[in-house]
Amino acid sequence: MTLNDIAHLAGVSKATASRAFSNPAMVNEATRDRVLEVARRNNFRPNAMAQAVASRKSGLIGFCLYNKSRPFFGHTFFGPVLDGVTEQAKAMNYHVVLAITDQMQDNFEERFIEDGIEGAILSTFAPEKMVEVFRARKIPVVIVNDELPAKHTGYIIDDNYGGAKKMMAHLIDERGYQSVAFVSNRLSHTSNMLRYIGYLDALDERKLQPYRSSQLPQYDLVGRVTEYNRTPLAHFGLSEIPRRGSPVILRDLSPQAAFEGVQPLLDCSVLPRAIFCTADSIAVGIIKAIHARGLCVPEDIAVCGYDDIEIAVLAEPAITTISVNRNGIGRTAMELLRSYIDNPNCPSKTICLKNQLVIREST
Amino acid sequence: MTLNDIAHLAGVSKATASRAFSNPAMVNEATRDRVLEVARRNNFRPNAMAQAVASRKSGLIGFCLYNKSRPFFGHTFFGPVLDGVTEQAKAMNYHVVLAITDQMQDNFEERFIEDGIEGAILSTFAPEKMVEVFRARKIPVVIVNDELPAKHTGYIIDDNYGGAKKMMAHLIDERGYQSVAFVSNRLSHTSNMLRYIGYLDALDERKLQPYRSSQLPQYDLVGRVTEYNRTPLAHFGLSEIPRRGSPVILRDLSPQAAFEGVQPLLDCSVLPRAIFCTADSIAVGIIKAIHARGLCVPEDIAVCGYDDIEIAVLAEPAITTISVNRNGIGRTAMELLRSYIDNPNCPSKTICLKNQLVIREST
DNA sequence: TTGTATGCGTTATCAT
DNA sequence: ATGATAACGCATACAA
Repeated sequence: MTLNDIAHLAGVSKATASRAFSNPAMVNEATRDRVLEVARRNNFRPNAMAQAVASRKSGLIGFCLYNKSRPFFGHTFFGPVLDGVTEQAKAMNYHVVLAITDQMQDNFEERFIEDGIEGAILSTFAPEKMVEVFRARKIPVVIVNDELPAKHTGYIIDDNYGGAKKMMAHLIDERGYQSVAFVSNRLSHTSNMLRYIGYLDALDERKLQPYRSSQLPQYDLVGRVTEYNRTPLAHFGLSEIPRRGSPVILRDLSPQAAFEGVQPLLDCSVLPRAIFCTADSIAVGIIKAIHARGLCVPEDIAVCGYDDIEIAVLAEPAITTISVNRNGIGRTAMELLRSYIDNPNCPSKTICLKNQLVIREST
Repeated sequence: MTLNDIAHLAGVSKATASRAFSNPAMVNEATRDRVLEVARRNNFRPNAMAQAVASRKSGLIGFCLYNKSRPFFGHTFFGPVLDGVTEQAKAMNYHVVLAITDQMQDNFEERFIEDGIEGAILSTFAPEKMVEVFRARKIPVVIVNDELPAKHTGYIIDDNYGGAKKMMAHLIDERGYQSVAFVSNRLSHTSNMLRYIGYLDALDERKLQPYRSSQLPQYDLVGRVTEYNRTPLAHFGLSEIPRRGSPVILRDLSPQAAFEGVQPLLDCSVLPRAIFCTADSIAVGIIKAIHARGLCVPEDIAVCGYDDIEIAVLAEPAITTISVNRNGIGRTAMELLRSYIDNPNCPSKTICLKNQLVIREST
């Protein structure tokens, strides 16, 4: 069953039949109804591939995920983002095709990725070079959770800086915790970097010092970070990641890494009154470590997380955190991508999504 | 840059240029290298859409998710399954396009879904009618986490029955708990149904009775279930869901629902020694409920979960559970789908994936 | 409003 | 092994 068959059966030309589907307004109502009825009876639906090649529009967008290992879309962040993208894409009559890679190479040179899709959403850690590959093919790109210097490109990012400040305001102003330590995985991640700056600025605004201990390695772990994205820093008039206080830098954001990594901090003679963690999973590990020493959360040490993933509300005590609108990030990414598809020469634009402080028991 | 341009630049015909890409063996090595080199220099890549329409192979498979609401791919089960599908698809040179729906209607009548894709993977709860829609278009279908009577269709399912029996063996034989209660959300879900049967069979094999209390509604909640899939039951010589003991049926599988739903059970004068939950999230809620009554897990009442999602290991106490190979389910689904794409007339086949008992602290 | 003719970028058939 | 040419199924500029 092709358009030709339908046209014959309806007694019209192929062109009219085509219009009945893709441009209904252009065809007489009676004729159109006849065509559509014939199509319905014959269970016909236009071949999307042929439409794509003829109209040079595939109706496809690509969601490209860079991650060293699983989980990919099973990730607590990317899964919900994908949901948002998919929902919004559906509303816009687009379909989402997936691509994942475990290596930082340009191995997206696959079918559909470089020529089929009308636009691409790249996740965190997408190498800048990759953006260029897409741009060279005039494929609009929106980047989630990061901000690069590339032109004509969209960026969707959580308001990490504002979220961190909101949390600090809660810790200091509402709870009265004056000494707040900072624990994170690599500060080279844009998100962590911005949360760290928010943490520092909130302290500065209150004339407080970041928690610091001479028993902790001071610049080592931060200093090891040599390669990172300077674009977001520029918004704060910075060209380097600040090095202040004694931030604890973990090898990854697993609860295990946090449990182990926080031990030196808990060994210090002067403990902080609160610990700001850049992830809920880190908070979980740290709470376990605190409990293991017979201390209480939040009575002895308060702990807060970030992201508001499922475990935050299930943990005991339930974790105070910043709720990141992951679904909204996905939806907005798709919306922005659409605007670049319709108007490829728009200047670069960064959309910063608001988040929400969720106060629970751990602070 | 089209194939034509490359052909001209390389001084060969369009046909030869085409073969250089899609059937390299058919063309002289020197010629081929010349074409490929020209293509490389010009940054050319064949247009996948045109290939698709000409070859009638899109290289696309669809992953269709039925769920009443979010999360869709952000779900703890479907996210990892999608990862498996995507990884395997990548290895087979296929791309995955997504579709979600929040209504149980045939609204997959969208572009690419009904004509573009070479095969479809349908998630749990796919109405049987839907399978017919795909089959009418000769699109092979594999169903994840369920088993229908449709022909020429693949089914991938966790060994729910075996997993439940394994867990019961641990509870009864290793731990000596003779009285085990059963808590689940709707038994009409194939997975829960099979876990319930495994629970009952394990007891029968040991001449034990399922936990029962006259203070609990006996058949109501189970009896309310009138519509469910009888195909999996047939493997056990059953035509109905058994009605034995006093299973507690929750409105959903959230920890909140479990916390509230388990109260009548905890109010009973004779408590069970252990509680078999068909989901980790249920176990979380039940553990909270038990703690709230000043009882200890597992000393007073042991609790086990199922699925082995992230919270299982983070909960306190860490939850004994059955680890379901979600990634493997995805990979296997894609593999099986591929076999149906290559050979559409294969008879229906069900692949039951092994799971693993993970003993932690809650039992 | 409708039809004609051509094009979209490939693959496939059949020669040579 | 290569080339000419016809599909593939649809969109669209132009003419009527």
